[in-house]
Amino acid sequence: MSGRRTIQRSAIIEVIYDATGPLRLEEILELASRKVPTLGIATVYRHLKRLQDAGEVRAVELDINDVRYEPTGQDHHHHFLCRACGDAFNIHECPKGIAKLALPGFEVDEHQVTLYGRCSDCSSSK
Amino acid sequence: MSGRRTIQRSAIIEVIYDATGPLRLEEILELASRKVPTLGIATVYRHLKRLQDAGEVRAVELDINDVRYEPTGQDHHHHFLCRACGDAFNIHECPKGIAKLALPGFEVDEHQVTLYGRCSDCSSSK
DNA sequence: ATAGATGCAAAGAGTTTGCATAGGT
DNA sequence: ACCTATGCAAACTCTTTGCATCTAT
Repeated sequence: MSGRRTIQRSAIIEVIYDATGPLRLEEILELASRKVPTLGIATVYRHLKRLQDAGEVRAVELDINDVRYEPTGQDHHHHFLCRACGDAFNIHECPKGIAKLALPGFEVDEHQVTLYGRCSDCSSSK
Repeated sequence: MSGRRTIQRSAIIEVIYDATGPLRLEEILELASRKVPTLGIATVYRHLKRLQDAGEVRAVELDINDVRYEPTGQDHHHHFLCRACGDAFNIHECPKGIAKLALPGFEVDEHQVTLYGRCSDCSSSK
């Protein structure tokens, strides 16, 4: 999982790790471009793929056509997607006993919970 | 908002309504093609879009690059995705008080729960 | 000095659209 | 008869890949 320490790679990784929730590819490109203006989109695609293959980053899809990337290594968490501003937030609580919802005979080894609505900023400024 | 009653339209609608869980576009094309062999993929795309715009069908994405379509009008439910065979199943139970997981100030008006694992067929035939 | 990383542009894959024709009303 | 729906192929969009160059080691 080495790879060379290029400024592009560092910029992309920093952006993903500094985020408070999962980011879209365009957001990663936009934010990392501030640090490395020549950054090309193919490089972002390539690093996201490498980071996923290395198990350091995971893709989550909170809505249709809305793939976002977040570091693995975070505590178990879920997501809130604001339908007004489009931002995604991490939720650190988890409903208990959720695996018991499965039908008999079904083995559950993972689950995902996503809440949709308006974030605090958007709900206060209607 | 009706539209003409063509055999293509009927076939597509039947396939979606007869399914026990949300279907992928290719599955809809494949199943509806048995009834209408000349069916073109563009027609499936067009009907899915129309049905969604009319609020009769909804798209759900249970995993990355895995858009599936299901009728609205079903009771509130969630999904189980089998990682072995790729089939999606509806879950009719729902964890209570899930909206309370949101941070203070966040308004929740919808939620989605997805379980991942092995369905009963796949877990018994390991 | 060498081999991996980058950026560009071309190639793929998936989805949408334009258009002539078929078919529902 | 009219006018929408269909199927094909072209156009788009998003993602991946090839290649010459650059750069970290």
